[in-house]
Amino acid sequence: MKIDSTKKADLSAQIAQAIRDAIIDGRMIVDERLPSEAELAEQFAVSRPTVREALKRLAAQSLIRTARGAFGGAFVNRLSYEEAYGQQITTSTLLLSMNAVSFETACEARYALERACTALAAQRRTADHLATMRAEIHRQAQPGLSDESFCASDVAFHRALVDAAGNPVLSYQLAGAVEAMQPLMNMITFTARSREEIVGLHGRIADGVEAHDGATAESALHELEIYTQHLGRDVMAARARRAT
Amino acid sequence: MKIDSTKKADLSAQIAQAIRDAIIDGRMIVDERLPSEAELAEQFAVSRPTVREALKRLAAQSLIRTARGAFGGAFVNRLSYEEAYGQQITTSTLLLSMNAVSFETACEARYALERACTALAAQRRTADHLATMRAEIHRQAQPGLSDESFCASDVAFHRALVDAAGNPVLSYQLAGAVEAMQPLMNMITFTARSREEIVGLHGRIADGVEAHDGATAESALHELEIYTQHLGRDVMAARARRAT
DNA sequence: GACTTTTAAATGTCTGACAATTTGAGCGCA
DNA sequence: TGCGCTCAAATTGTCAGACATTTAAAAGTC
Repeated sequence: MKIDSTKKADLSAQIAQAIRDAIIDGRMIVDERLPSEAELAEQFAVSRPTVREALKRLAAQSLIRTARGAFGGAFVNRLSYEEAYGQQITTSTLLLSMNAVSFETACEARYALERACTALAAQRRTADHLATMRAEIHRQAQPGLSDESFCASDVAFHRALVDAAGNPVLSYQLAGAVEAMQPLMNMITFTARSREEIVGLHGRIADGVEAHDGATAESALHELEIYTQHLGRDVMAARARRAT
Repeated sequence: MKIDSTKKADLSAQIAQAIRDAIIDGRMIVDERLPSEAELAEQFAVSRPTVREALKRLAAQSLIRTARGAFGGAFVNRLSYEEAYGQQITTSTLLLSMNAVSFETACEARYALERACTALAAQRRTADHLATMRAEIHRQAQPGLSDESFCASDVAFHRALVDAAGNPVLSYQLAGAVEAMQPLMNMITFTARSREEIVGLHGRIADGVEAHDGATAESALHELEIYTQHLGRDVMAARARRAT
């Protein structure tokens, strides 16, 4: 791992990459302790602050964790699903907000991915998942709910649907797509009429999942996508009118 | 942004979080220049190395970029799809390798997500995408191809399929799932017989996409999933036998 | 033997300095 | 005027050394 050629990148970036490579291709295993900062500094022939910058880069990606005190130090971190969710959400949110991704594109991606889970969810759902979905539907039907709360409940509903597929890798992938959409969804003002429509479709999805009937759930989800796209277009049109 | 309470986290982590928050909720916009390290140090009442550690954390997430020299400094970075791909792949790869995700689970997730794109791909594919898919199929049929090269070509084929859907957000989400699977796929030794089978199914997928026939493509993809799962089970069984 | 104190190792932070790099302004020269 | 050269200023990158803080093991005490 001592490899550190005379390329034209920052030393701290090179060192971070060297350690990252060692972790990714298995030369360092989970919970293994890295040499102390002083030792790393000597190995790479750089100063301690430079090593520290490299370690902070890795810590930002949750590749390592550090502990103070005797027998502390930097350890290879087991990347948990929670940490992976978090990074996925941050990255997805920024990607959408910084690249002027249209509501249409983001919405299409989200529902396409979600449709991928629906059949599995109908097949494997537990009573718990179903109960969560029903509870969120009930919350969404409450009058006087703010738009933000309605959206948050929407996310929770879809999250439960995804989790019902019982595949943590799928849940991880979907978390980013669904949560990153929320800021875009929050731009929509939900009328009583549109809420009613959405709650109805949610109910049909839950019915399909409850009956282990993937086709019904998928078709309701597809209707929901069409309706959401419709709402999105209305918002964009209204915004365009206001701009003139 | 000067908020910096006396919580029990590292100063550099707190500062990184404060700046990250400012970027995420739009108080800092793309290409905006951050104050210099010296100014940030003064604002947050910490030393320059501490500020630098915070900035390196953000740089590791591609949230900022830095330039040396007069009128250099740290700038809010437009997160490109390429950078997002890269982070997604790194995270997904680590998640799979560190959490003992079974071949079955990863495979199911990958094909479920890919199935989400197939209908769109069949609808929107361009001649370019189709040509890429055909070229990879041709490469895969070459005798004497190493297992690694075969897998790489497999990834390229599926990547083209995903890109054919014409939705960059979908491509971004799928990149991680497909590429992270590669190390697991590389464990499989492909016999001439199994390659023939896979190439045949790839051909059927390409046929479906070419004919704008989503149903055909989806059904071929589904067969490919079943066959891949079958190969995976064989490898695991052989490995278990060897272990006894 | 159980509790307390010490000690050593490690990360976290600060200060101050110098090196490298980039841009713009000033200057000279034709 | 217009072109090119040099130089200064600003900023990040790196280094060295020091001190503070935290933690757990080792040593000491009752």
